[in-house]
Amino acid sequence: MVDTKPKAARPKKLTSLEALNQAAECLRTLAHPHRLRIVQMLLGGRYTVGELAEACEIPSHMASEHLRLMQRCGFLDVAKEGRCVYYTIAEPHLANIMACIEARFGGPKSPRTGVPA
Amino acid sequence: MVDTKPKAARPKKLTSLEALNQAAECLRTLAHPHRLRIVQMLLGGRYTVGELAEACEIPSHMASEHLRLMQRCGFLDVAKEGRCVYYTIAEPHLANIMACIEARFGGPKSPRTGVPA
DNA sequence: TTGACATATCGGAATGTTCCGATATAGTTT
DNA sequence: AAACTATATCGGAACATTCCGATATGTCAA
Repeated sequence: MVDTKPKAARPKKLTSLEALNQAAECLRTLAHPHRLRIVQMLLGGRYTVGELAEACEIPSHMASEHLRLMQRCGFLDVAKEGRCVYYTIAEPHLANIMACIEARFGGPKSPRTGVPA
Repeated sequence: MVDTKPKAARPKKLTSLEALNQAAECLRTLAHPHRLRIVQMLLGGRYTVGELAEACEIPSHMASEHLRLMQRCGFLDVAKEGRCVYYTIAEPHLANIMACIEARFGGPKSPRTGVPA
């Protein structure tokens, strides 16, 4: 009566494929160096499109596009003030994910060069 | 003498664009529902290509391709045994990132429907 | 050797992403 | 009003990704 195939000693609850699909979409949205930089900056405060564009060294209309993508994903909030538009973090889990990323890729040079063969 | 533009009260150290580039590449590799499922399973033990393919409901040659991608990224290790090939997690940070993802997308239905307006 | 199985690789079609220049909208100043 | 600034949108070229069928490789059993 025991399992014929005890392959998974811990049958850890798997996330539904549907949820993984959403997760993959969010990860794809995050998976761009300029967007990562933007998120990293916004985790430290609010910034305008122009400020983010300058920090990423890209034209502001490109920053605007990245920001729109992340907003549609629910990552960011928008607040218009005068002729400027301020973006802020809307999804609190971004702080956790960003912390994971910084733990792995934090330094100016990769902290784990020389992977054990 | 104070800053003329106190926009960033905490000038949190930003990750270099180079490192963000690597991070983005890794995130892109992770950003696929079947690959997320594979990582999730492998975090619970080792599995063969065929087992992973069956769990993802994809042909095994596709699973093989996903696995190769993740191996090239340094995520996975390989061990051949007889005519089977077992894959295992090689990058310990995957557990953290996966935990973040499960915290946000864990349930069978999205746990945060009804976002506050 | 032959046959069956597990895994890997190749070529190509369909689709998605990134980037750019040009242009549009909206607010501010003169 | 016109001129200027900050953002946003559109159309399209270049590039990357995903998926599939076909085929190749490697291993075991008879």
